[in-house]
Parts: sequence; structure tokens; C-alpha cells
Amino acid sequence: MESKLIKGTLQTIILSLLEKEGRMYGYEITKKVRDLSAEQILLTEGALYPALHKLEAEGYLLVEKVPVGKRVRKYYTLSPQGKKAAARKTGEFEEFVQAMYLVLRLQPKT
Amino acid sequence: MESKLIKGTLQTIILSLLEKEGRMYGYEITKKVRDLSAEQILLTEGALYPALHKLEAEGYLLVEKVPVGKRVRKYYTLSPQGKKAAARKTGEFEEFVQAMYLVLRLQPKT
DNA sequence: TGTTAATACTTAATTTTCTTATGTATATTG
DNA sequence: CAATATACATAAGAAAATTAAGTATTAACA
Repeated sequence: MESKLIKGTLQTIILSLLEKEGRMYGYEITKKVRDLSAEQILLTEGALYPALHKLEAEGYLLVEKVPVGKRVRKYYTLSPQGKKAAARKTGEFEEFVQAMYLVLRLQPKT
Repeated sequence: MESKLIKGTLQTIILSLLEKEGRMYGYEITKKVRDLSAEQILLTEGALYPALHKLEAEGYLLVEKVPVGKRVRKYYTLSPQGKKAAARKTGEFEEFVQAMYLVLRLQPKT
């Protein structure tokens, strides 16, 4: 997968996943995205963790630290603003894709 | 249009347009994209012109300088490699969208 | 006829958002 | 017991955009 295209969609992915799954931790997100996309979209840790921190700082995510053995896992959930942002960003992505299909003159498919 | 999503798709847009239209100059590309996308995708000059120069430097575009009145207009066409790149990048975009729809659990629509 | 808008291209500074690399540490599996 | 997987963090650098400023011609309009 030509990963340049992922630019700008990482926040959308994170918010959407949390909306559907309810509660996830970072490492779990990378695996879920890889599985759902049939290995097409592979998130890197260097992109994911800073993105989670940013979404948290912006008030979209709530964090809960849960000890698992000797490690501490950070579970994220959507704040009320995060839920709105998830819906908004998903909608914007759909609009963008439709606009791109018009520009590229592609048949909307699958 | 939340323009962050455009990141990574500009080359695809340029190559695809030239594939369909044959021969275009920069300013014409911005107008065509705006029209085709119903004002949704608005290319900025600061992004477009450097992108054209880069595609040219990489051998994907051929340039022809045409005097129009006292100005010189730069018409771009696809080189043979550019045609291959247009097809490849359009295909990659479609694959990416399909992968995103799986991750976001969206119905492929319109 | 003079000002505004549109046409047409260029480039520099800055910002955003990634990749790559490195670091730390625990847990599982063969 | 070594390798792999789990789990998070962050710094350096690259890529690709935005914003802004510059130059200049042409068309529209009032």
C-alpha cells in the first residue's frame, strides 16, 4: 500500500475505530486496522502514539491507565466531543472520496 | 472541504487529469479540478506549481512553452512513464479507498 | 479610463504529518 | 534461553502541504 495516501486520515481512523469498538489501546488499534484492511493499512508506532496524544490533548479522547501484569496499558475512549469529531471526520472523508471520484472520473465501485 | 485529506493525492489528480485531457497548463488544472469537484477540491498555487515541477523533474511530464500574447504559458503532457504512473496511482488510490472503507466500516456508496 | 478581477507562473518560510530510528521493558513461545 | 510479540515513548528528519509575497498581463466594468 502506497502509504503516502494515509496522510490526513490517521485521526479519522482512530476516532472511527473507537466509535465502533468503544475502548481500545494503541497497540490494539494497529492490529485492528491491519486486520480490517487485510494488511493494506499498516500504522506505525511513530505516527500512532503522537496522534493519540494529540487527540487526547485536544479533548477528543479520554484515557484510562490499566495495569496489566507489570505493564500499564493505556485505554482510550471517545469524549462527547470525540464522538462528534468521529462522525464529522468520517463524513468529511466520504465527501472527499466522492469529490476525488468526480475528479478522477472513476466509477464508484465495490 | 477539509483539505488535510488532499495530502498525498495531488500527484494522482494531476496525472489523472492529464491522462484524460491530454494537454493542460497549471492554471487550467486548478479550474478543472474545482469544476469537476463542484468547488470541493481547491488546489493552491503554492502546492500545484511545485508539484508540476517535481513531476517534470521525475520524467512524468513533458513541457511545452507557448506564448499567449505577451505571456508564456506552460503546457504539460504525460510522458510514457507518466502514463504508467497515472494508471498506477489511480489504482493505488482506489485500493486505498477500499481499505479505508473496510476500516471505517462504511458502505461503498454513490 | 482607471480600478478591480482574472489570468499565469514562481518561490520562500513555515507548518503539519508522516517515516525512520532508537530506547525501554515485559510476556510468550518454541 | 533466544526470538518474537506486546506496549509505550520520543527525537530527528523528510515529504508535502499552507500561507504569503512577488511579478506581470489581460479582461471587465463602471
